[in-house]
Amino acid sequence: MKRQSEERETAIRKTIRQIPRGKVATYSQVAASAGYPLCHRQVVQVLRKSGDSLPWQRVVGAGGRIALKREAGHDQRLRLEMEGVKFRGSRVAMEEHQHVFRTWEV
DNA sequence: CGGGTGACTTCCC
DNA sequence: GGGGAAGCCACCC
Repeated sequence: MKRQSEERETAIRKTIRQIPRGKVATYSQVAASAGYPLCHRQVVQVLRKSGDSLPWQRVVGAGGRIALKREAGHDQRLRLEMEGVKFRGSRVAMEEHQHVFRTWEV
């Protein structure tokens, strides 16, 4: 069914847009928050397809790792720093910048 | 159905 | 901390 893929894609996009400036979320986190904990890989596909229509720089790998390749990764880092995100070594300081999706409470 | 792809994860050295 | 291997899952031919 194509419908379901589209729904997921939509949910994923929406979730990514919910990440505020200066915050980040991991692929797994985005997938889970979108309602599909097993689809972190689709998150990647959505990001690749969507291009600049999403704040793609706010999605990082587990532990704050930048998953993009060399140049692109550097670019992502610059964009994040520009938003006020701090880094610890080559990773995002997750303790401060990991976005908390609170769809289940409050 | 099967094989290729990927901005993943986790484990291990 | 960096690098490699294996595992997993969904998407797309």
